[in-house]
Amino acid sequence: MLTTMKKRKVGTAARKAGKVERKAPYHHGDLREALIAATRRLVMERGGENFTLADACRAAGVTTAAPYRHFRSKQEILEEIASRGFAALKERAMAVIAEKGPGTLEAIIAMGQAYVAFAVNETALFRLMFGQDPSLKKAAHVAGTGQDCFSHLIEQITLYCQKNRVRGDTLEIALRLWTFVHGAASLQIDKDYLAIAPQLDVNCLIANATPGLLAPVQGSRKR
Amino acid sequence: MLTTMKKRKVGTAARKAGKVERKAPYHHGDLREALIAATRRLVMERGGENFTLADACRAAGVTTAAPYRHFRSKQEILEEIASRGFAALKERAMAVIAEKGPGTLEAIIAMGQAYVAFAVNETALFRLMFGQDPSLKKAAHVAGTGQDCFSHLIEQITLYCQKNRVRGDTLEIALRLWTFVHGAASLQIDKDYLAIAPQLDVNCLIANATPGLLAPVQGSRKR
DNA sequence: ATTGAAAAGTTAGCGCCACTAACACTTTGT
DNA sequence: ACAAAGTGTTAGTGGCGCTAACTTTTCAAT
Repeated sequence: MLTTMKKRKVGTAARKAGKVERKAPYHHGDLREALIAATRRLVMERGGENFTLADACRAAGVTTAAPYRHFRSKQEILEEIASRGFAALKERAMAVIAEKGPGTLEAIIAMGQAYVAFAVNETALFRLMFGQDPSLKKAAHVAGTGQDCFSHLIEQITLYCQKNRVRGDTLEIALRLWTFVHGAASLQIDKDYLAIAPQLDVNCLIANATPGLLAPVQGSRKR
Repeated sequence: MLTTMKKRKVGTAARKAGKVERKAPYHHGDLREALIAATRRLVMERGGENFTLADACRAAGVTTAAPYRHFRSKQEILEEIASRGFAALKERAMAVIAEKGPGTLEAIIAMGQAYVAFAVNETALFRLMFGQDPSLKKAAHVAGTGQDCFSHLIEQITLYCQKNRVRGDTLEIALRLWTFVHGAASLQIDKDYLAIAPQLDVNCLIANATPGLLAPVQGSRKR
């Protein structure tokens, strides 16, 4: 869709259409967003490793020098996408919670399943968010959205613990659950390659394990 | 150590020393191993993303064309390292099991902690093994060692379940535990960037959560 | 020992990529 | 209307992965 449009001389037209927020588009319309969209698509298709900025430029119909008016480096585009990924993950998790009713066991389980579903459906994005490159996460922007995302997840679990009077350190229990869910997501997207118990359904795994994870902490010694 | 030695004219000497297995070294001594060692070191230092084959060549004291006598591509070197990583992970886990006594709860907990310790101590390697690039894991060699590693982990947990008469699907319980431990490892190496509950000790987290994860499966519906 | 084949290095070069500098066109604010 | 700022282009640099062709070293058979 975005890639089909050839150089628009618009700018003003787009502005009057009322869809403009950041400053104003000049030549291209909004090259910044177009590049992000193209990058996102390419990362989905070919993985974050094999993505080249030059390809995104071709998809957006500009030369390879153009992106540097909007991003400092190739990495900065990936950071933006990872950051939006965390935001999207948070939104989905929160939507599930709202649907099932905050503070219920169903909501907690469904949130975990949504987390895994996110990893499965948007694997390349999930890998970008939790993948190799630490410098990507070090970026203040990404770290901020990531922390925001996780603090909301943790918050929902602690809410459940309080409402249902689960004994023990609620933060530890919340972290336990999230740890388990994150592990399930990580292994799920690798199970094809590593041939991990393909006959077992992740959603059942999560649903069955969650009660045990909500058990009170015995020792609970911190650090 | 390996990098300090300049072109050895040896070959025959090395063979007589009785340390030769694969065919025989010719010019360099054993460029294949030297490149693997250099790559491993560079990946540890700079991460798998930023590693360049050219750097490994410089470290080994050969030109950038030399590696292609031993590897088909840059990727193939990384595959070898990932594969050895899985083997090392398995060995460490098995060593811990043997030390604590197979089939005991202590051994299971210690194995999980060793798993996380591996991820923390050899983060770049762990990231390479479970990182972004799926094509790396697709390689038969890597997938094989990976599967072997995990089947041993799972086996130890099922052994515990049988010895201690844990009710329920032992495979599911084993998978639960491994899922949790893998999640803990993954989050642990990202906690610095994402500021995840830094006050909580992972070893305690694992030790506290393990009993709850060994609870019997209720529904246990597969797929 | 000689010698031919195979192994394992070299040089030179291709195409691609990330990124930069200098320049040109467009839009905006005054 | 005009200067300034924004946003694109062309041209070029250096590095990388990889290949082809050549040279040197080692091995193995006579």
